[in-house]
Amino acid sequence: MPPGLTTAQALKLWHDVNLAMVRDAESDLSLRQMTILLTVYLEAPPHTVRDLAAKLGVSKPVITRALDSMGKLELLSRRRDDKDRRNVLVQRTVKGALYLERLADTIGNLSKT
Amino acid sequence: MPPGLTTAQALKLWHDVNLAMVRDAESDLSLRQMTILLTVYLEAPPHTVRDLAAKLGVSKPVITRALDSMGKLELLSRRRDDKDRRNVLVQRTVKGALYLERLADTIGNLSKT
DNA sequence: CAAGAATGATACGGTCCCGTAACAATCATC
DNA sequence: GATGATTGTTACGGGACCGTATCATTCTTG
Repeated sequence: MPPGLTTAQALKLWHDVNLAMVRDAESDLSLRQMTILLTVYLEAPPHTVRDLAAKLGVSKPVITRALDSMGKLELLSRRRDDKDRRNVLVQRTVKGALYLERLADTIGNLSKT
Repeated sequence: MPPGLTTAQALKLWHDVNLAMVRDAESDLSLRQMTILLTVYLEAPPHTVRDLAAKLGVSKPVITRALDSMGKLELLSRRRDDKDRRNVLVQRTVKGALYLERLADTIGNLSKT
């Protein structure tokens, strides 16, 4: 529960982290993709396409396509739900966890300056 | 100079702000565009295409195109440099300042939770 | 003033994401 | 078991961004 950042601190932090991501040229995730990834890793499972679409306020094809592209990158994986085979369960991966760990380090370090 | 955020705090903050931007469906700036905008508003002028390209580690056409699209949105404006008419000076606008002010509020508020 | 360097813009072909509308598979209900 | 609802996926046309190469304009240097 940190104290709220001041306006100047908030913008500087946002700038610094964004700049680090641009220069890395490896975090080529779109805003929506990044949000999906973080939601899956931070909130409790299960995560279905429908739930994610509702949470983000976007259409289902947006989620499907994001899962396609992030699945290729192995940042997330899909599995059919055996209880209800209409559902798809979105699951975490080792690569995804490492990716977010690295992101957290970047944010954490830059928030100190 | 706030204390560095913990890993969990950093990711939660990043998630919350990203989620707010996705749901707003108005912050449709790419990562590079956002970084350019913040650089122009946070760092001291003058800002030329060449300087911005070097700072972000991208090619000049990337900057030119970003200035085109953000110029249409009136988040930034361009002016020729009278001292050296090869240069283009990137300048702030009222709309851009309001946009970032709103962004800072979002970040600041979410960093409190 | 002529030749070269520097700056920003443009052209081209390609890739990715978008929104909408249809679709196949699975479940629920009667 | 047939009908309708639900879930996720695919199809299609369109728009935005990318990287590279090339260009016009302006300055610098001999």
